[in-house]
Amino acid sequence: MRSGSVRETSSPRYLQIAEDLAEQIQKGVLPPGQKIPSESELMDRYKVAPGTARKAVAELRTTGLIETHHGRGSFVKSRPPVNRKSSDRFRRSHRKAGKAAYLAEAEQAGATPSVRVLYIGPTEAPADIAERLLVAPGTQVLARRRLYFSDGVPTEEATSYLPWDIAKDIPELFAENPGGGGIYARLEDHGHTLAEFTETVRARLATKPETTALSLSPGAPVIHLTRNAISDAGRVVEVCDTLMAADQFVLDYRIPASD
Amino acid sequence: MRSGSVRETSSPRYLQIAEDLAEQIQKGVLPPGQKIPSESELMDRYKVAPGTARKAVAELRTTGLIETHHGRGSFVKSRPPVNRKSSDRFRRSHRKAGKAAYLAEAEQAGATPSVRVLYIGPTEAPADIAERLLVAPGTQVLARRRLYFSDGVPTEEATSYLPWDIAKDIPELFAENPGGGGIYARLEDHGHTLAEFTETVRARLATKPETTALSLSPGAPVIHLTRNAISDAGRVVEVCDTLMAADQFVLDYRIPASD
DNA sequence: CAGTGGTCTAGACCACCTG
DNA sequence: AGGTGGTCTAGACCACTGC
Repeated sequence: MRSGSVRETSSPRYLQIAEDLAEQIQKGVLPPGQKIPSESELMDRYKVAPGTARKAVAELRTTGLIETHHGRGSFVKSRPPVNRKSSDRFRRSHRKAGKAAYLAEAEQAGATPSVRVLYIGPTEAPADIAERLLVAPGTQVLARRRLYFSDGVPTEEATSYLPWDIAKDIPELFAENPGGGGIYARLEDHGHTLAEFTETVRARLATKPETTALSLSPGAPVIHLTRNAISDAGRVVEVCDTLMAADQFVLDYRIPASD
Repeated sequence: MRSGSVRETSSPRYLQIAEDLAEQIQKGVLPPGQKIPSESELMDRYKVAPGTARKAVAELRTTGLIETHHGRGSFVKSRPPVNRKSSDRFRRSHRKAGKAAYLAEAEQAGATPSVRVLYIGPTEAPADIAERLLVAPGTQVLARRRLYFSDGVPTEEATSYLPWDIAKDIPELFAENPGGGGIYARLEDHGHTLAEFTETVRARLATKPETTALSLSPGAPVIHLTRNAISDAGRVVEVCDTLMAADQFVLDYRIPASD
């Protein structure tokens, strides 16, 4: 029937509705946790057919503004605190002060951080990690896999890989808590002075297992960060593979303009 | 009507259809670039209503297996070449050699790069940009908005913002092509020697307008990068806001471990 | 049980692309 | 002009949730 709608604006009706609701969320009219109008209510209010109301809600869902529960309704998502990962979190002065990077950063975001160690022990290096560590694929390395929480919700899964010949001499690396300054401080204690780090950043959608590990909604984006720690001898002494819920992190980098 | 369908499997019909097609793509029955059956053909083949066929296609699209072009059809995606953004693309020596960063990087990825200028001219600074430029929101600044293509497909939209008092004296900044070494070289020509850059990286799902601008499928992830260029006088002389298709970029950074 | 979202039907018209 | 996807209507029934 296409109705008698005047069609002043060229934008699709379902997007107009979505935008209208998004505005109410932005302005706080619909605060976090609040239930948004049901689909039938939207049909009445905007005088549209069921399918149109549904598409409006679906749009808000992919935008990440709401989450939907079958049989209950759709609810405004609460903004998670943003964790910043600044590039100077690896400054030696921080390590000497005994700071653990993730603790400081999470607290700065106003969240209560916690960690759970998932595994510490020998592993066969996956192909991409082996390549970075300059060892043959399948070589035994030390893996340290941790899950980080912010206010109790999992936000980040990180796995550190270290060459076995380096790790075997540093008993702290096998402990759940490697001590003040983290594993980088322990590496430096044992003569592996760090010269620089390289980080590789990718973003993509979470896989099925990743959505469960980080308790994400399907289709949620993640940031995949891989870091090499390089000693002054030029050796890659650690590779850290990190998966983050994209909506909870901002990465900051400083780049000198010098030649 | 719900028809006399037997409903042996509990999975929704539209997902069964999507999975069926996905399997054909995986097996190579539908090779990259191949047009998948039209929606009306799917209706006939699977005996479903239009809406159901549509949802099946939509599912494949969010999975990233196909891309859809209005009026033409849906096509199996081919894996795009990856563009790396390395942190030393801003080295002064590169500027002096007259290299444009995006050209060099795209070519390295084995792709043919191109640019389209969308707008160059005065703009009122958006709030977040104004904050970075240390000017009042709504202040007039120079905006340079470009769309970058890799092998003809849009991959990146970038907008540079420059304070008007700086830009007004540099006529090249108002030209589509600012000359060898880009706008950073022109800034240095005019006494604004660059000391460092800071980059902020976020990842999220594309909004509807962004999906059309970069011709992405809805639900596709994007990398949002904001860069401040800081002169040796300590002033932010440019802010560049970049939106990238996440599946086409890898960001590399070097971080010194020094104190 | 009533209310909610999830799936599906069977049409209609519009907007875009290609020949 | 004919085919394609994009939007929309107006219903139906199913599945999950909470009272």
